[in-house]
Amino acid sequence: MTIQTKTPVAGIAGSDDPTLYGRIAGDLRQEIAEGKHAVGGRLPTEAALCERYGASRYTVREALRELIDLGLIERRQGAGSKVIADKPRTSYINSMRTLSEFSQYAQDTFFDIRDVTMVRLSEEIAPMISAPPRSMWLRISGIRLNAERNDAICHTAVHVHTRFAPLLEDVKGSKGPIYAIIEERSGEVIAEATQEITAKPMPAWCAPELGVKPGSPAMCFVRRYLDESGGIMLASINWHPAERSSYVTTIRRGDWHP
Amino acid sequence: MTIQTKTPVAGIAGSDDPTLYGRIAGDLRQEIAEGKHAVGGRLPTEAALCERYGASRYTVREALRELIDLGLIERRQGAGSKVIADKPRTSYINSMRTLSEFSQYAQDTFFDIRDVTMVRLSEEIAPMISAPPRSMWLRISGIRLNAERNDAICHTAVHVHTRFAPLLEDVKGSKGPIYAIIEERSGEVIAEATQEITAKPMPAWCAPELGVKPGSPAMCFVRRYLDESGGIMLASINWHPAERSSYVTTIRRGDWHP
DNA sequence: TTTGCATTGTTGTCCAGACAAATTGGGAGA
DNA sequence: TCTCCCAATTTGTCTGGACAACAATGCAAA
Repeated sequence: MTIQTKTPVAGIAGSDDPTLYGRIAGDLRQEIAEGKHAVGGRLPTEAALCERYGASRYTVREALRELIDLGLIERRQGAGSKVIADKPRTSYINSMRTLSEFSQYAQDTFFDIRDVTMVRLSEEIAPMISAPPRSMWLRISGIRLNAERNDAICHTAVHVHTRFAPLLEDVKGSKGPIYAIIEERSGEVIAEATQEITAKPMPAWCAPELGVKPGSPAMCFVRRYLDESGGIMLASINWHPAERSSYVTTIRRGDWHP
Repeated sequence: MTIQTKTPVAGIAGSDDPTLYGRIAGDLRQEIAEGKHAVGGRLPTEAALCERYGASRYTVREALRELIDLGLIERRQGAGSKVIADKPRTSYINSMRTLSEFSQYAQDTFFDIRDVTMVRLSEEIAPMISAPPRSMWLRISGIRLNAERNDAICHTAVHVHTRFAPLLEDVKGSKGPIYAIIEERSGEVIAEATQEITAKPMPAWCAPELGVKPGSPAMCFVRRYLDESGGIMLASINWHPAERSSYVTTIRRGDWHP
């Protein structure tokens, strides 16, 4: 006869949990970690677990809820509990409340618009915003200034899909980021945004406006705002003198729930 | 007599929710958004809500659970429900399952360690990693190569807190990112990481190793890995030739799971 | 064979009640 | 006045039951 030594999986509250649903959840986590319930397979039904532990449905459901929050199982009415992972997700997240926290400069800055025109994309910038060359876009370009309006932060060229052009007739006098105006007036929602950062020498055509020498170190931020189907709603190209800017992101370990 | 037009707050499922707890949660979200329950204040007790809606405690608690998940309230046994925010926690999230997705180059690359020494931080790099000048750190420096080991990606200098130095005696022969080794061997967990990106001319002392000219455009990535109490566990300084690298981040509208 | 339907199993929603545990506030005693 | 303790309030845990909604399965009919 062999004595089975239970080696509890690290981080799983075992039989010391004061609550019954905590212990049930711990047991199930252990069983999933051990492979007793394979990923893709099914967990016992609520009724079966009720009988096994002599617990009420409430208690069992509370335990299963914990496994859902850990990302271990998925439940569908009528179907059952499917095991979708054998270890809890430890996700590192960088969450932001608003889109403007993505582009760090949106708050407390002023966009001095100097030009609004329909343009045909050159071979050079079309790939930057992932649009077909020679397609037409509304370009809104200018200089972003600090709140006191005495210092230039960057040169910005926003390219907006032509279907939004009628909404932006008065863009020069408006406040706030352009994507917000489009979201508000069109009712369309930005589903995804990407940002690409590259270091390049400052181009000659915008160096004077920023008061730096052409060829000096610079960072180019390209932000693309996409709709639900992945189409580009607008994209902005931003040139920052290097000595005035750095880009910081923070992520935190999330043991949480979404 | 004025007709009060109820303008539902965007994104809140209103009276069309088929479930009772969903409608209760919607009402409460609306009231919080409107400021009827101020941040820092208290929500009505479960008993009060039960009476107001003629619902059972189960139903009311289910509604309150939704507000907890949204990060709007906080509950403590015996105390009550405190309002801690007036809008849901995150609209846009950039989530990653692992830390290595943060530094995009960790996968499929090889870290060719060329030097491991205890160093005293200079006045120049101490502020880069937010450490006191002249403090002692273990510096592990070298070149990160692509998977085929025929092309240099960047120059990396990892500064590790001295308390981990004994764990890294054999670091030269080990695989995987250094923070992972430290997490595994020390048991300490990285709670937060920050990354700072700046554009600067390539320094002369690492230009030759990367095969580029000193002063050419470059990006400097500084990553800091912090423990629970905010102390720096390790920090890395990475110099990338600009023409070989760009940094991309994507965020999604996140109403739910990552 | 394929389509449609009914049956059965499973989870979702909801109720009423009970006791436990934590917090809070006020009153009695030092 | 200050401290300690008790009692009321409030949320946490748990039971038992009921019906609804959805999914899967097998059977019957086309």
